[in-house]
Amino acid sequence: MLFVKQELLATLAAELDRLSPGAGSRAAFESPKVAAHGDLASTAAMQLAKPLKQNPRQLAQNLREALQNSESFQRWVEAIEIAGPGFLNIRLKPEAKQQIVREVLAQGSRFGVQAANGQRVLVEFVSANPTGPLHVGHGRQAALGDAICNLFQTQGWDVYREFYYNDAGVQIATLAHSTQLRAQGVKPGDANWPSGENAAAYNGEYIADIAEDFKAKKTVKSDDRAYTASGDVADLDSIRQFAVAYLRHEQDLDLQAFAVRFDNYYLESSLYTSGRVESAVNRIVAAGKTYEQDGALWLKSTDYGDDKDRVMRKGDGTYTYFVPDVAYHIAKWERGFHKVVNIQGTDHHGTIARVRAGLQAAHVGIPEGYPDYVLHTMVRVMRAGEEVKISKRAGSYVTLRDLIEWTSKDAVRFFLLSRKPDTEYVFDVDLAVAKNNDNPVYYVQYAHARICSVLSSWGGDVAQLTHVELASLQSVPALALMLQLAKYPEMLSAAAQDFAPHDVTFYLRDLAASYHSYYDAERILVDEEAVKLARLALVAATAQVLRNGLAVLGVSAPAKM
RNA sequence: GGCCCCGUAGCUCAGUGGAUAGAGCAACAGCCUUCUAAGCUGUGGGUCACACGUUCGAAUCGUGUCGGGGUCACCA
Repeated sequence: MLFVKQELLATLAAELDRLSPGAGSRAAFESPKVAAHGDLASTAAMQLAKPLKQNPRQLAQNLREALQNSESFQRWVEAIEIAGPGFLNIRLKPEAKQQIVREVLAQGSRFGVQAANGQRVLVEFVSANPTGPLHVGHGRQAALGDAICNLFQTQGWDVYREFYYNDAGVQIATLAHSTQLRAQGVKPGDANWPSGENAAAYNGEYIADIAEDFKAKKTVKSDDRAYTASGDVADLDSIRQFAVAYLRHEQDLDLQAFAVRFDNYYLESSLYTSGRVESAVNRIVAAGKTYEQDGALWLKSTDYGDDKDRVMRKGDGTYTYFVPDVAYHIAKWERGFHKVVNIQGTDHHGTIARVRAGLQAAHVGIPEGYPDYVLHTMVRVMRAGEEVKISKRAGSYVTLRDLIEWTSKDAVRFFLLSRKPDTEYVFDVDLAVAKNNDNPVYYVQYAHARICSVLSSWGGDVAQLTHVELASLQSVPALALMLQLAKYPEMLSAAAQDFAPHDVTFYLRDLAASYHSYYDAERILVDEEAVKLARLALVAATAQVLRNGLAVLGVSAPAKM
C-alpha cells in the first residue's frame, strides 16, 4: 500500500498546486483515529481556505471532484467523503490494502528499510567509567543507544557505536586505592577503611575479586586492552592498570549478556596525552571567549545562550569536566562525524549548554546545536512488591547483569524501551517473568510464535506466498491487520527522526493485538486452497514485520514458546 | 533563586496543530471437540493541573501560576 499511498499523494499534490501554486509541496495524508473517518484523510481544504478566501467545505467539494476524476483515485479509492469543517476522508478499496502483503513478502527483512544515504552518524552511549559493573541506568542507556543505532541503520545511515571513558582521574585513583586495601586484607568496616560522608572507597565485593586476581598475577583482556598484574601489593600503578582492565572486561561481559557491541572505546586520558585538551583551550582563549577571575579561567558561555559563564580551569590548574568533553567533540567532528548523538542521563543536562558553547567558541566550523542529546531518567527496580536497592556484587546498586539473570535479555531490553526516555521507569521483575497478557514482551513474541506454528502446520514454502491471489482478504480484522502493516515504514522513520525507540514497542504491541484479533476471528488453514494461501500470505507478512521491529529493539522473535 | 524535564482514566503510560483524547492493568460479563487460551470479545471509567493568549481548529504552540523531579566550577 505504500506505493499506492505515494501515487495518491502525488495526485493530491498536483491538484493542490493547481488550486494554489506551491501548495502541493505541503500535501500530506493523516491516518484518522476513527475507522468511520476512512483510511486516509486530508486537511488541505481547511488550510487553503484562508489564503484562497474560499469556503473550506466548498473547496473540499471541488477538490473531491478533481481527485475522483484522477486515474490513481479511480483505481485505488472506494469513496471520498467530506466531513466536519472540511475534512476529506478517503476510503481505500480492499485491493489497495492487499498490496501491502506483497510488498512485505517481497522485501522481507528489508521492508521498512531505506537505501544507504551515504552519511555517517556516531552514537555515544553507556560511557561508564571502569569503576564497577554496569548498573540498571547503564542498561537503559545501552538499550536506548543500541536501538537508536538500529533505527538509524534502517534509515540508511552508516552507524558508528562509541563508548567513552576515563581511565585516569580521581575515581580511578579511588578504585586503585580500594583494591590495594583489599589486597592488603583491609575490608569495608575495618578501622582503616575509608568511611563516612566523603568516603573515597568502593565497597562492593567485586573489589575483593580484583585484589585476589591481582595477587595471583593474572592477565585480563577486555575489548580494548589487556594487562598482566605484577602481583606487587605496593605497586599502585600496576594495581590501577589491572583494576581498569579487569572492570572493562566485566563491563564487556555485561554488554555481551545484553547483546550490545561497540565499534570503538575512546579514552578521556588520550585527549590530554594527544594535546587535544590544550589545543581546544588555546583556540577558545585565542578567540577571546575567556577571562581570568578568582584564580580560575572562565568561558564566556553566556555569549552562546548559557545562563552563566563557566569555569574551564580551576585554581589548581586542572580542567573542569566539560573541557575535555569539548576537546572530545572537536575530535568527533574532525574524525568526520558531522552527525553525533549522545545518550546520557538527565543529570548531565547541565553540561549540554557548556559543551555546545565551548564548541562554538573554539571556532572550528561546528554548527550550533551540535551534538544531539538524548537524556534519560533513572530506573528503579521492584521485586516481590519491594524496591531492590542493592546487590551483593556491586554493593550499592542493582546491576544490569542481576536484572538479566532474574529475567531475560529480551525482557530487559523491551521493558527499558517501553517508555519515553524522559519518563522515570520502574522495572517490575515479577512482571518481566510473567507468562501472560500483562507482560508485553511475551505478548508480542507470542504473536510471532503463533504464526510460526500455523506456517509449520501448513508445511509449505513461505517464498511461494509472495505472488498468491489476495482478493479474498476482505474481512474487517484482515483489513485492519493490513492497514497496521502498512504503517510500519512511516512509524520507523518517525521513530528514527525523534530518537524514539518506544514508538517501535508501542507499534509492535498494536500489531500483535491486530494479529491476535485476526487469528481469533478467522481460521487460516481452511479447505479452500486460494483462501488458505491468501491468509497464509497475510500472516507470513505479519510475522516478517514483527521480526523486523523486534530486531530494531534487539529482542528475539522465537518460533516456539 | 537560575536552567531542564514532567503533570492525561482508579494505577502504569502513549498521543507528528485536527474530528467523539487512546492502550495495558485493575473491575464486571462472556468465548477453548478446530491452526499455541502466553489468546479473543464486550461494558463501565476523563474539568488532558489551572488561567490567559495564538488560529478555521490546542492535550499538543506561547506567556504566567500551582504541584512533582533533576541539576547548578573545585565528582565524572
